[in-house]
Amino acid sequence: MVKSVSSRFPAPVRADAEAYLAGPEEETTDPRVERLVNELIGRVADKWTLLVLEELEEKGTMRFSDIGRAVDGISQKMLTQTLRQMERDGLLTRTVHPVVPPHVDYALTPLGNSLSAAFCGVWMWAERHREAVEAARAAFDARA
Amino acid sequence: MVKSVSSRFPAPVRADAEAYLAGPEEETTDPRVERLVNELIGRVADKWTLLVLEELEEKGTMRFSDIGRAVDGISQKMLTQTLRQMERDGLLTRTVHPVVPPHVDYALTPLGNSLSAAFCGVWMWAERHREAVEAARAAFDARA
DNA sequence: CGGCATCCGTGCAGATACTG
DNA sequence: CAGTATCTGCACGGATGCCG
Repeated sequence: MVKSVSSRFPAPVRADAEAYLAGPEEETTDPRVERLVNELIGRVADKWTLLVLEELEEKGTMRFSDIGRAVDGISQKMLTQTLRQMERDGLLTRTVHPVVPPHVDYALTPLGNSLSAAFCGVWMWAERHREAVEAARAAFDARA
Repeated sequence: MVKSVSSRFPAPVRADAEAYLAGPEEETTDPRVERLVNELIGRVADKWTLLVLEELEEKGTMRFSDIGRAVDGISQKMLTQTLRQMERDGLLTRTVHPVVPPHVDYALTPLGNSLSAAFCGVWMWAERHREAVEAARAAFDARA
């Protein structure tokens, strides 16, 4: 997701440069853990992932095309990709019923449910402050 | 951010097709509001936005290049872009001190702080379940 | 110092077609 | 139905150079 081998900002005073060699369990400041957490957030805060997550949370179990119809604007390709990633991350289970025509069910795991719960605050924020953000945008655009 | 004019999934049974004409304040199901909220989440759940948000939350006020140094891997271009968007959305204030060399301070607004708080649950989730996700990935990859 | 303008590569995502 | 495979483009993001 991130290259970060590139010419980023100079870091002349990297005080915690080798701090991770000393403290083995300083969770919040260990740069390696921080990077992993950042990466995980970036992965999981993906737009389609969020929408699929919410849809499954409220509907329980859904078929492939049900999700595709419920999530506005997603393509089959992105849906497949998103579902695979989420399955890989342990967020949902994929159950194939060997019948014709094929029938595949998706459902959240407890881990997926917990993530959904964690995002609850963000959804509430978005709903509560939607108008404030729109107003801020209008004001900003008016100045420019 | 989303085209969505494209050939998405067919929606043969769109029961709530004109529901938004009837109920004026059915917040949770109004498709227009839902779209706006989704768009807002997509905007705000951006990777760089999240990282800048966290950095400003913990440091208070920061200068342009301070943020650039604190956020690992971000380029000047992306930083400028992210900061502009956040300013436009009312998440932070940009204060230019007219001295030479230029001095520009960035700080979160109350709205920005509230967003940061809303994401708190997600950060905690990521820290708490990081290992579970890694284990799930390993298991998934082993099967394939 | 804190940008903005420009060029440019590539990776993501859409469209389309095909299959078990 | 639930995918895979392939082609394509274009937008995102990196690198560089210049300016107030």
